[in-house]
Amino acid sequence: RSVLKTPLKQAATSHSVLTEIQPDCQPLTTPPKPKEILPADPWTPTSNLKMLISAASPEIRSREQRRELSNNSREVLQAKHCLQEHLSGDEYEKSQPSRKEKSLGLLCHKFLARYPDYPSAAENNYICLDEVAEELNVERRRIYDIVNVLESLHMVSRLAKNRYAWHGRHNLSKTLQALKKVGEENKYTQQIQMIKKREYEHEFDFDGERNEEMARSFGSNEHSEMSFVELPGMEFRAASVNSRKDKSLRVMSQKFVMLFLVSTPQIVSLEVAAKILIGEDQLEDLDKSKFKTKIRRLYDIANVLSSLELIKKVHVTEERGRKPAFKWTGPDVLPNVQDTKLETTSTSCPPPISESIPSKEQCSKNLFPSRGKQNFTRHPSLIKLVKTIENDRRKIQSAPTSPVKMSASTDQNLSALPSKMAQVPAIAKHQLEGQSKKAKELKLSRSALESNQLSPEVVPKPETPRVAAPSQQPALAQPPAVCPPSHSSVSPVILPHTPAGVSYAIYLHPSQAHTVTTYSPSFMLQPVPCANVTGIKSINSKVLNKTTTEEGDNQLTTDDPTKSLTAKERPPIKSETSSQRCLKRSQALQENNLIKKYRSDEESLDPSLTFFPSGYLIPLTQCTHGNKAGFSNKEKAGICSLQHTTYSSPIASVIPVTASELKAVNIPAFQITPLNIMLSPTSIAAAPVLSNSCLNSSNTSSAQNPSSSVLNFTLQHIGLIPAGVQVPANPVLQHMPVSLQPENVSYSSENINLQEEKVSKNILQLFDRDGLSEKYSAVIPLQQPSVPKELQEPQTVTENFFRTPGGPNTVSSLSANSDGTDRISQGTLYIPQRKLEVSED
DNA sequence: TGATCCCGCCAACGT
DNA sequence: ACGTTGGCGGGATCA
Repeated sequence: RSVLKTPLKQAATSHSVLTEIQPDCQPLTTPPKPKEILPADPWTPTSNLKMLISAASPEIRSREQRRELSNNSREVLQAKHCLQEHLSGDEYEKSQPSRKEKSLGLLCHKFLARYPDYPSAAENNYICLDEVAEELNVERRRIYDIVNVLESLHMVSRLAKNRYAWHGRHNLSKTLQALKKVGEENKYTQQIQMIKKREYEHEFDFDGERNEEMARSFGSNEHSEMSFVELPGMEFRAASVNSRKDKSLRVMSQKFVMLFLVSTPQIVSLEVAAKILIGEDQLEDLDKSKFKTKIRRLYDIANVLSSLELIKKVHVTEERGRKPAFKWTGPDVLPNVQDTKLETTSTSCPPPISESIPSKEQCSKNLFPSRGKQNFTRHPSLIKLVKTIENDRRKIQSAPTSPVKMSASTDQNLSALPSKMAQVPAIAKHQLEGQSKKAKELKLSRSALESNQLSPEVVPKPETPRVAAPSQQPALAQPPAVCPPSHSSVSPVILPHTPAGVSYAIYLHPSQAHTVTTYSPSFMLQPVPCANVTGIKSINSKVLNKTTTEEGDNQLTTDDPTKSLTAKERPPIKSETSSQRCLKRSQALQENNLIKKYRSDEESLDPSLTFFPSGYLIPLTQCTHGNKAGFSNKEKAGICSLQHTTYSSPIASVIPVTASELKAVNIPAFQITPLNIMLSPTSIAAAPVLSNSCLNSSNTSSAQNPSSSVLNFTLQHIGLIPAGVQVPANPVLQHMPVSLQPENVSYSSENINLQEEKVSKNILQLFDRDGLSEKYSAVIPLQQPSVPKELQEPQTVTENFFRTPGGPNTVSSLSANSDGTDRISQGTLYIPQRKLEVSED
């Protein structure tokens, strides 16, 4: 898989050559910066100013204000800072915009300033990339960076080429819930711990030992499969969809967010994040260059997330020294809940009025979000299906394409909206099950392994609030079922003593709490007072930094000596050293290559590292409930649906499938909800866990409406579903005018069924996107009978259960429970144990 | 210096 | 064949 990425490029040589070749540019060195803007930039003279101004522009402000009211006001402040700096600064950069000015963070702020956090349904916010790029005066490439991250949060969705729809934060809470869930399922918590542990042990060197350990620790099997899965997936994907899209920034962004959501302190260091991400997707090769690249990407993502104020940069001081890290400052993720209300609340204020409606839109839009595909698809049959679906989807998407550019900068493009005709807004999801077994097994194994790590103590406590087990517990909870068994055995292995680690002495194993302690017993968390926004941070930082820093220091003081000592003392600082080495190596291109190869070999041997498939997770949508379940997991199919509430409908109907079919492909359930959210196929695949509890798949609802027949017909016609299959219809399908109420937001309940393995889910959107949203909302029927999810469980599910011993059910349920409580106190408790210092920049 | 991360080549994808 | 996306990593800046 490694190959997947630009294979060609890999050749270092090629790179260098290329660069050199470049015409104008100077040789290797980066193109002359100086020249750039000035000359090139039409706006140049004032470009900077313009930028700033734009940020400050009234229009923008007004928009911003909205947000600000709710949450932030920082942007402005930041902008001001920027200005000030400029002013104060000599000529400033205006002549040349300083790097900061060009920072992704700042750019992102500008970008965000253009759109309301909670767009109303009415105003459709279309985003035309070209336009935006032009207005912001940046290359399109940069816009992609922003959009990709936003997409990972479902704040935007791609409509067509060059066109995206802005959803703002409507879906954010759900997305976060889903991400959290997936993160839990993936056991990120444990992974984090492991990594930390390792670090202590031997830092960076990537010698075989470590790898081995990791592999083992992680559970070899799992990884292997994962990796396997991906590859194939990739392959097809490539054909069908773009492999890479799903792959990286988007996925990375989601994973990164997951790390925050599952971490107790909610502080994640780049290093750890990079390692986990690397490990996941691919094996981990410690290859330094790879690591470095990952870090670069993480900075990109972090800048955007910071602009969104979801995270903020801090420094964690450990024994080893300070490490750059980010602290989650976004809304707390609630458990899974279905409550719609929560959603809104969480972030900031609920938007005024109309908002409810929008949600729907978004939902629908979201549905498709991904192009991603499913990660895993393996079966040919599945693949085909997927492709077909994708194609359809594309067509659909593409159709609307006509990008209308709205010139106006801020404007909202309302005018632009094309009216559409309503269509049948039906969205169908398919969930296919691949073979989940593997995943499950893997997971199990994994879990076992992990469990080991966990301290025994911890284990027992199931879901107890994290509080009890501070740090990393969350994860623990989940696996209750799973954990117990294995951990004992493994643990020894994992445990601590590492040779390298010796110096470090103490550490515990990762298991939760201890873990914390472990490393650095001395961490202290400092709440950071100020929040900087990322992008700008630099700016602010100047001012603020000192302060903060000092504070940090002071606090640390106590610790400091220690840590400093420790760091220094340790002669053998592996981490650093190793890292350096790595760098050097990297420099030597050849070497790298060799290494990579080497690694790859190793990897191949042990594919295991990867836990999950990396899939882009889904959109959840507003719709609600879906959250948890669906998205997540690959394996699991979690279906969790959510239920929720209000409108949930029994939508989930099951498609009757013959057993054989199921086996072959799991298509457990077919759900159609207008609102549904869909999971991207990808998403599904991703989740490893098996939770089934949620699954509901199937079945159920049997009642079919007339509409159902239509639907079925349609689907079949389209080819989405096999002829024989029928999908129950929801009332929803029928267009019923409904008044939307805010709460309605969560309309449909969706049930999401995920099937294990990933399956691909396919969703169709029948209506046209552009127009839909509005209509959509109108259409949606309120009443849908709610069906308890639990009730519905398809046969398929059952099978799954079997497969997975670990018990999906438990997991999900647990997680849910845990979630609720978690966050609150954890931090507090936690603090003492670990000493972390967090300082802002 | 190390941390941060801009810049833009160029591959993969789409049309 | 060309346009859009976006992986990737050199090496400039910042701190």
